Amino acid sequence: MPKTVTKSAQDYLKRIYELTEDGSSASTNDLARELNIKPASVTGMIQKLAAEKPALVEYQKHQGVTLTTAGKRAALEVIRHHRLLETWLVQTLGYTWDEVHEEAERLEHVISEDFERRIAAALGNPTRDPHGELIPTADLKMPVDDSTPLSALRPNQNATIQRVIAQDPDLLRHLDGLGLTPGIQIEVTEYSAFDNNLTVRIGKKSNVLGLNITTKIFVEISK
Amino acid sequence: MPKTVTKSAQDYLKRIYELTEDGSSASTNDLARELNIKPASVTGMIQKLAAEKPALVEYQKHQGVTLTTAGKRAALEVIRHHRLLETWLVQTLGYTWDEVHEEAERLEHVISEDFERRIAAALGNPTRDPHGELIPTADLKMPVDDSTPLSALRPNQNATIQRVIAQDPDLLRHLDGLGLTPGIQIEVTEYSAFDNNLTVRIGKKSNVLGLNITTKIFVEISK
DNA sequence: CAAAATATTTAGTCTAACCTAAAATATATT
DNA sequence: AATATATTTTAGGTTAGACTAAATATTTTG
Repeated sequence: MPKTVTKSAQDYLKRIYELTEDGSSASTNDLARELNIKPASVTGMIQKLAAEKPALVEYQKHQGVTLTTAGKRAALEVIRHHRLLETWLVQTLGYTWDEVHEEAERLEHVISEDFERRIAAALGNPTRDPHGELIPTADLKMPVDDSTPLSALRPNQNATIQRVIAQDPDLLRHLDGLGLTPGIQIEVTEYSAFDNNLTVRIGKKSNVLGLNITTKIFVEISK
Repeated sequence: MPKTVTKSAQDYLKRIYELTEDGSSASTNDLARELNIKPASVTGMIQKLAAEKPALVEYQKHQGVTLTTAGKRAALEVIRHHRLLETWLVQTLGYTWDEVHEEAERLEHVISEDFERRIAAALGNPTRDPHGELIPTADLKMPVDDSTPLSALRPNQNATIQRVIAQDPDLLRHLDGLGLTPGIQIEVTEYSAFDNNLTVRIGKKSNVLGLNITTKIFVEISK
């Protein structure tokens, strides 16, 4: 039976997961920034996580950390909670996608596995949250996402928005205002090589989007 | 603005509220028992709560504690959270009344006021939780409960069950099996002065109930 | 490639909340 | 009223997780 992982430890593991999704290791400083904690404190916690048995992270001084199998499981558990909660807050309590993050951030640490199963079932075992992020499966596997950044599209390509990587409520409301939400069909009509702006048609409206936005929106290209 | 009240402090305040509802003060030992904490630890926390500004409890050495106005507000806030959560877990996620307590016990400390408002509204601002306990109002007043213990009824009295005071899941399932749940109509048909047993008709069935049960069920007597 | 800049770790503090053991104070009994 | 018992408090210790300041690695750059 796995040790009790504290709320703080869960937060660390979740961030480490995110920072190492690309295969790299997570540095002390990066973690400190993401967690709003001083680097010295991060070192302390990392050492504790590495000393657990089974170890939750792999750690060599000055080399950054990666997750062990046990650590990854714990991280995916929290991420599954978070994304199911966001989905459920939006669908059953009328939250908007810019309002759910904080609430889910607190709830994710305290809900039971029973609660998790109940909301998953009530939602029909969704695979993506309101931002289009993939929800780890009940057996804690992260599905593979084969979506493409919108910034890679060129004129005459059609696509469906899969996910939007952003937490900032202002940005989220802005994107919602433009109709740039998961599930929406778009078409790229123009591309400017100088500033990498794309003109994107959403329904009957068109908008010029900069890299700031087009790198945060991931799409599935229509055949 | 009120100070941040920690989860532990919230638990203390909630218990103190319950132990002092009858107007008495709560003793260190009683609190320790209710909270599954050693008496010495309780003294420490009480002193801290009394030293807050504004003070959350009134405390004189060896005299037990009572809640201040600020402390009572904080307690009612937590109790409102708890009872709304129980109601909502039962109504929207299919929990039974014997399953909700623990889950609500953890969630009550982390939900936002926004979340509270949303579930209250979604439930139609209920006044009682699944056990029939009164839910403090949004402005943190505890409604008056004028119900009578079932043990006080005598043959030929009819009544409606208002609330059932119990957390033990086994007992709750037992009562549910007997049909003794809030809202149900009952009639007392027999009384035994020796053991204080009551025979109670629920629909077409009758059961003999001892004091252990009849003092935990509160009813409104039909005119 | 050495100096400067940056990143990381160590060492020592702090707070919250618990614990045990012992001392102090209340209450109850004779 | 004196003693016994029960309750409560004090004193000192532990763990988790944060902090600051100082020391040490590592990386970047002139």
